[in-house]
Amino acid sequence: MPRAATTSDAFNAIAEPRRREILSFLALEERPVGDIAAGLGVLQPSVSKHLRVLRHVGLVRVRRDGRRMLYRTDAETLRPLHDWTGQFERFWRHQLNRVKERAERKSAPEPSRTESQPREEP
Amino acid sequence: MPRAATTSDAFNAIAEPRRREILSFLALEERPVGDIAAGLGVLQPSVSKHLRVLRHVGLVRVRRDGRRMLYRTDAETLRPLHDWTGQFERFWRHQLNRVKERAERKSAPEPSRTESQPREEP
DNA sequence: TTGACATATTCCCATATCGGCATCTATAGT
DNA sequence: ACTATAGATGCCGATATGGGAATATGTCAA
Repeated sequence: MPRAATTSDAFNAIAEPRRREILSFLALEERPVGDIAAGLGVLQPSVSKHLRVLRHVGLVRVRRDGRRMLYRTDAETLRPLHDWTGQFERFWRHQLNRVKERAERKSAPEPSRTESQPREEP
Repeated sequence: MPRAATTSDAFNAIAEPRRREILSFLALEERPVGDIAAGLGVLQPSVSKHLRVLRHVGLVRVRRDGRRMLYRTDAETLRPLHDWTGQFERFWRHQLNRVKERAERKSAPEPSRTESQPREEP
């Protein structure tokens, strides 16, 4: 089974950096595709494809204006992501303290090296 | 160019639902791999692979205890994601109001259908 | 109708992915 | 040394991806 589709949910959709840029670009006001391409320095077809994904998961809304398509970010869809990461807020608060303590103990004698850390890709 | 690697950053790492479950499971206390597999109903090799990804991007920390490996979530790494989505908080607040207004206008006369919505995969 | 402009779609391709299964490594206990 | 247990890694295969270039669709204007 391959990776879940980018269009499967907002988590997968925003995994792509370019799509995050687009969302920020469209947060303040609606803009036509051409402006996005020019503003971010991306080819137009690429922008259209990213917008297709974002639209599919509800992260942007479209409106037609003559021959232009005006896109804008639908921030509401980002709420669940914010909430999910927010679950861990109390934990990173605690961990910050631990890091502090660890740093303060830096001037201590010999740390007891009874437990080793596994190496990361040698 | 294919999709960015799951190990490229936290955004890509948490795109996988199973990995999100693992992070929640390891948020409160450190646990050995076997407990994770049993607790989430996933085969052990699959868990090990997910943990490898999570470790790579710094979302979990490991510690050896005899022949077991004790993993726990490093919530600090989720902070950037929370902050990024948080940028849009003021926008979804505004949009909630618009949705309200739109719902209230439901009982209005004929909406001027000068602009049509593009259809989503017919 | 014809032409110009804005956006969407299609085709091609190298690649990372996830699950399942088998196997390898490492530590513990006897 | 041998066995059991915990975990990591390797191999396989089907598939969606993103960029680039070309092309298609759609709308306005004269």
